[in-house]
Amino acid sequence: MRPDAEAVAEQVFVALADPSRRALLAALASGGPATATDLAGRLPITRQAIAKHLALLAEAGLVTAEPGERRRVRYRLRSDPMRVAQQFLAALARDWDGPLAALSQHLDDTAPPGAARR
Amino acid sequence: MRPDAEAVAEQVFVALADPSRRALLAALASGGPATATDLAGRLPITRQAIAKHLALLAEAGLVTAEPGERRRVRYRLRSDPMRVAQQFLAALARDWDGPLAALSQHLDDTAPPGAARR
DNA sequence: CCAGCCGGCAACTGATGGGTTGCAACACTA
DNA sequence: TAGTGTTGCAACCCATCAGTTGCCGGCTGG
Repeated sequence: MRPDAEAVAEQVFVALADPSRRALLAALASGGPATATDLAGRLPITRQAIAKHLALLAEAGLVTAEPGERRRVRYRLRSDPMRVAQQFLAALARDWDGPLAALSQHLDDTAPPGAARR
Repeated sequence: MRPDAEAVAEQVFVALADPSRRALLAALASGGPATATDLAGRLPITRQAIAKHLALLAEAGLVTAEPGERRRVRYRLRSDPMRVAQQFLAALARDWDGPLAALSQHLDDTAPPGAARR
């Protein structure tokens, strides 16, 4: 249930905008589910920084935290929000240079200077 | 020529992560090419703030600044980077829950607790 | 020629975020 | 029981960024 696909897309964009976070996701993708300490061994940042990123990613729904055996918490990738973001991107791009582009250029050509509101 | 699609995608993500920037793009999409002052009339922020956002968007290739007749600079949408970002997203998501997911779960299942090195 | 509008720097402030260190709590094991 | 390893929380720098105000230069029009 996503009443606001834009919100989901925004979180995905925010998440993917950071190189560390992308590296984190890449590590999870290539190495499978892992814990924060585990990931800290592969990335040049501390475990706490990773935990923060994981929290943000979990908030965005890109990863899920599943409690493991001992006390280790394992993080697994979730691709569902990615699809939402993809659709958002596609819809956006479609609007831009779709029929609107021609219309815009037409308006641009015919609109008198004073016609622009305000 | 994009030797690094990830860099383009990152800029797109950064650009789309900001609500003001999305509103800016939406205004451009619905109203056609416009100038910074024009856009300042439709958004609740000052012209200078808009100019900064436009500069960032231009840097990302999402808009192009074309000098108009008087001294007005018109900004037009460009959807090319969006496609790159889309492909980036698609490739990422494909890796996640592709064959790798099964492999990861397999490894996860068979690895004995003590087998974890260190 | 002067007034007005428009656009582009420049400087400043406030907030946000990435990253670090430190510490406390808990589980397992020798 | 002592020790080790792992997690979570909190406090704290530092950089960046969004947004503002102010000023100056250049067209345009009367």
